[in-house]
Amino acid sequence: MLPGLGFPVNLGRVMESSDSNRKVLSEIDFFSNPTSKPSAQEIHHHHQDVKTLSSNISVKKEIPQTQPVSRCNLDMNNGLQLHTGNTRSDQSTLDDHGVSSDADDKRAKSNELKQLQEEVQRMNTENQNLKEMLSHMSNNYTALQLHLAGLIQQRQQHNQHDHHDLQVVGKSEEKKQVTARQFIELGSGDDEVSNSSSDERTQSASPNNGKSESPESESQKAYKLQKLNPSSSNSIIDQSTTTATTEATMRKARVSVRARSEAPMISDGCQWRKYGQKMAKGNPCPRAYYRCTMAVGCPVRKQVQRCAEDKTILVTTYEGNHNHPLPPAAMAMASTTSAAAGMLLSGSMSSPEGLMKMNPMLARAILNPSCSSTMATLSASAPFPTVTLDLTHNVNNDNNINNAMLHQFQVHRPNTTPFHQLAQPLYNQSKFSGLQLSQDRPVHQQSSTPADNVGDAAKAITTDPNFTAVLAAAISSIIRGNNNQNNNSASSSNPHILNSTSISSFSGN
DNA sequence: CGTCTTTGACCGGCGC
DNA sequence: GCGCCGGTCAAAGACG
Repeated sequence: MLPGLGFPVNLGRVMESSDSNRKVLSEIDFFSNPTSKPSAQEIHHHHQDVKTLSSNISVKKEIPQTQPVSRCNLDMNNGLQLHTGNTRSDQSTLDDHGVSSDADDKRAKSNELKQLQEEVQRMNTENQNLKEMLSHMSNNYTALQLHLAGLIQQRQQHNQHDHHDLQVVGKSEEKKQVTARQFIELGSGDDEVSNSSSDERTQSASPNNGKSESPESESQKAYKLQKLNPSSSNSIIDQSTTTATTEATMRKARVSVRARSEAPMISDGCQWRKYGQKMAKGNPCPRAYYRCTMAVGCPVRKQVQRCAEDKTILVTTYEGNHNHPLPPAAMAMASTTSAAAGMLLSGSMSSPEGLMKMNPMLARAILNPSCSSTMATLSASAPFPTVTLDLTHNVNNDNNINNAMLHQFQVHRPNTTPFHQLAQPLYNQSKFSGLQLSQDRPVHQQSSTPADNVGDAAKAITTDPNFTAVLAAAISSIIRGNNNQNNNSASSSNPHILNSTSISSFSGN
């Protein structure tokens, strides 16, 4: 049973060992401590066990040169101590009988040596496998814990609003239908963090996913079917009920990037097709609508519009999850939003202890008042959760990464959106991306074009460990805002700002 | 000829 | 119910 997850984890490869020597491996219990997940230290000890074992193995001959040289083999060569029973037995045979043919002796020892070598090799391989497995499981552990936290919060929220839901059954039914449609539209996102849930959703909502002539038209048909005959889609609705609100928000969650650019559109590593343009109220500049064309039916959209106040600023807003592999250039923002989402979910734990359990490093960053109090801006102005990256500040002032491109990291949160609902959509939309990386130049040494700045910013964001601190600070601010919402909702002169601090010291590499 | 852009029409949500 | 607004659709045109 994986601690904190509530379900068993198959460790078959470890436990299946039947060999006596491999018993050492099977005795290693990564999860003996129910309150902690397997640590690198434990696997290191495991490795040490194998090394110790190998050093205790007796050998009198050199390992043949043709033998693949592994670390374990080298260790074995260095440990020339006669400890094993078999060898001792051979020795006594020599003593007893005095004369024994050299050939037999050599053959016996050669066989023994081979066996031992194989054994050590096998254990070394198994050790490697275990390490890989541990790494994999650690990743899964983190992802699942994040997912679980979201579900728990969601459940709590659901319980709290049960009575309210009963009063608005009619309306919620409509929303469920919309949610089911959203499931279909979202398609089969390759969400590495929440594979299980997204797969489940995909399967339940769209069993023929990918086989239609056009996924989008298929989703529209499904939606129309639901409208005509709501009962026909009950199964879909029932299965999606627990995540209904979350999914609805997920569709709306966005990441917005502000950058100075003369070009009509920033290069972000994806292919886009314009499908509309509108004049938006309050802005003389038209808003252009694009959809991702890197894969058929990819639901990702983006809006591009110049800022009304400063027309040199291009505001690009992304929405949705890519349903296809992303090019490396586009992975940058995926990582960024994934980090943000993960920490937002961590924030959903809302207590320092919970946060520390979820991710100690980020928790420390979040709980560190020296950074959290100066980096986050929290706004409730957006109608849906929006993470805004403001890359418009002058890059020439100094070499500091934060001054170069990430002067502000804002998290907009609608008043009415429960925190876990904010977290989940961002978490799920972490796949979409993104900004193109400029891989070949140091971020902090150039005076680049605004469009380049965006790519560089993405790179800096994803490579700079301090970015986690910035995100953590923002989330920390949200948490506090969430906790104190009743107290300070009117504290700002700006009616939209709940709890505003500014990012002033994001120390880059 | 295929792909992409343009642009008016259409639709749904929301506030009054 | 009506109008406004944001978002999307799809026919027509442009382009390579």
